[in-house]
Amino acid sequence: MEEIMMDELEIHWLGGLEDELSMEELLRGCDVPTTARLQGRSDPQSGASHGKALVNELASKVYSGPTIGDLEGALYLSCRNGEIISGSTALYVGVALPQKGAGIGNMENKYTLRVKAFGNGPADDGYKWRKYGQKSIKNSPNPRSYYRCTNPKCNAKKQVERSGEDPETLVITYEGLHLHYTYSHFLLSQTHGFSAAEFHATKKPKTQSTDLHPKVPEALELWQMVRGPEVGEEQQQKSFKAGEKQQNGEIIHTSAMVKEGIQEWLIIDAYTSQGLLEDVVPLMVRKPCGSITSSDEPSQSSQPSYPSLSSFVFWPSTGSGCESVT
DNA sequence: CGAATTTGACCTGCGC
DNA sequence: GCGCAGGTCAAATTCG
Repeated sequence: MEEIMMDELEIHWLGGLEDELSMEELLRGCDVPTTARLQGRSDPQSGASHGKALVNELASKVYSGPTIGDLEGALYLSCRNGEIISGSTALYVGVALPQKGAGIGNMENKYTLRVKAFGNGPADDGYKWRKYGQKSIKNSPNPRSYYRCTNPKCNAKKQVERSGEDPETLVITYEGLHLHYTYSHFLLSQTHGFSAAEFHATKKPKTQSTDLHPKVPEALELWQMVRGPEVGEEQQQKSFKAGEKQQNGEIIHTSAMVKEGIQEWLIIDAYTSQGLLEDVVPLMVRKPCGSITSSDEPSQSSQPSYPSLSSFVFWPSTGSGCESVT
């Protein structure tokens, strides 16, 4: 699928933000400490240039690897092996992008998902949405619902309607980008008994190792949270270094990563914690065996089902499908 | 009582 | 310019 052009991406993001909101301002709306968002940067800049630098950094890091095609392929790989469906309410069906244009900047940050909903509706996608309208659509038996991200500085929207061909299939059109954390990320910290701020305060000083990807320390921490202290840091670093070598210095290369399993997943999560990859493929899609929601309507924004440790789900390279690490 | 949802009205873009 | 269809607004209503 398309490769994402970094310059186009940055321009589009900045251009799409009303009042020229900086990334920092958007992120601030999530009550997450700045240090939680900025990783691997030892010499923070200030002012507007800092915000732009941050956009540059995030865009270059996040979109240097995963494309929707990568993820789609990986998800199909995971789903088709037949292990992930049990207990799930939503099955990823497909991602459709506008045909026109190659880069994200040409497609107005808009894409459509088709999600198979089993009775209770789709899983929560990790964001909190507020419904602001519903409209009957011509030649469609089902109304279309309009949702907006509840973050006041986020202009992400989505439209949800049931497929006329298959009422069990929800057609979800996402528009715009979330430039903030998902709620599942917050719970990740909270469920470990401390706030996000405390979580990051407990971090060891980052060593700017030259032979590790800047995200590796964070991924290692996530790994340690998942696996506990029995996994030695030295062993972990060996694993990550090996992965890095495999990727020829470019760790983020999603189709391979998902197949490789937990190490790569952790790196994905390190990026998705920035709330950016999720704009391309929401949590529900990245985590097709996700939480069960109970409403017949697609949004449960008033009572979002934030699965505890929902981010800690990964797709093993072989065999047993999704696994929740709690 | 505050927040979220519902729903009719209004706005906007597009084709004729 | 007109009508249609999709998208958004906002007051009323519902919910927790």
